[in-house]
Amino acid sequence: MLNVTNSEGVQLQAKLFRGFSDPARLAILQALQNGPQTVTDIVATTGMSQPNTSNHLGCLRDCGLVIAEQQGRFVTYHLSDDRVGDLLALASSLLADVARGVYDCTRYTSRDELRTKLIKEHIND
Amino acid sequence: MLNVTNSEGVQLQAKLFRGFSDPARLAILQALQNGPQTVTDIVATTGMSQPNTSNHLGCLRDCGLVIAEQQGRFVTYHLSDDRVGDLLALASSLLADVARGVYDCTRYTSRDELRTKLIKEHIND
DNA sequence: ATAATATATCAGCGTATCATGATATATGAA
DNA sequence: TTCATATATCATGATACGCTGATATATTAT
Repeated sequence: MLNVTNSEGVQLQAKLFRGFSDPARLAILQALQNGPQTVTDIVATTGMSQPNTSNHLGCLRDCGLVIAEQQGRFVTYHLSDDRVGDLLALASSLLADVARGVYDCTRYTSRDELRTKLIKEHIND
Repeated sequence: MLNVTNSEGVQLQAKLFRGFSDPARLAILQALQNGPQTVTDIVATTGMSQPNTSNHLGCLRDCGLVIAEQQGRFVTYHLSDDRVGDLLALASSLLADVARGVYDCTRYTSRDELRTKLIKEHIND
């Protein structure tokens, strides 16, 4: 692949968005919008396993979306910047108007369309 | 996985962000910020293969981020909403302040860190 | 020092994602 | 109709991702 896709800016931006592109990480980010939380708190509020939570927090931390602070034997996480919340809010606003289309967004290639259909049918139950 | 991560809103939002989370799709979205373009145009400006471009356009279309309009035997694509551009701009703004951290955001699990290091070293060349 | 708790890391497995090259479909031109 | 062009889809392979269960590390309490 030898194209504009390799430009550094686009790569970085894609990585930034990847921080937001997983339900588990979004759940964490949303939880942190209510204020700082320890890993234990986040495990409790999200219901995810501890290693999984820790991994996603590591990803978010390395993305620069959250900041970790050790306090005693706990580690407290908080959003790194108000714009993280702004991005979430803007996405919600956009989503409100394009929600129907996003039901189909599971697919990358066409082989995913069956799964998408199944999901849609299931949602309609 | 039986947790908050399964809530419908979070899933949809994750799918929306996945539209932005790939360099190829970001390149397409940025190209479309200059106005509508046909697939042929996009293939030319991004340098991506035609099938790959088409696949990514399909993803963006199903995400609701772009809209396709058939004109003759061409299909012209345009951004579906101003907020798509707003999200890109907001991300750029955020990125400008956390760029250093995002260099590390390749990782999900720790096994990716070697790759990340290699990328970083390569960037520093 | 030992034990207990909080967090991070590891190994692995199943699946999704993205790229490619070949092919199908569809629209317009000769 | 036949051909050329524009776009979409298919088959496949390589890699990335996310989850789990086990383990390592680090900090506090006894």
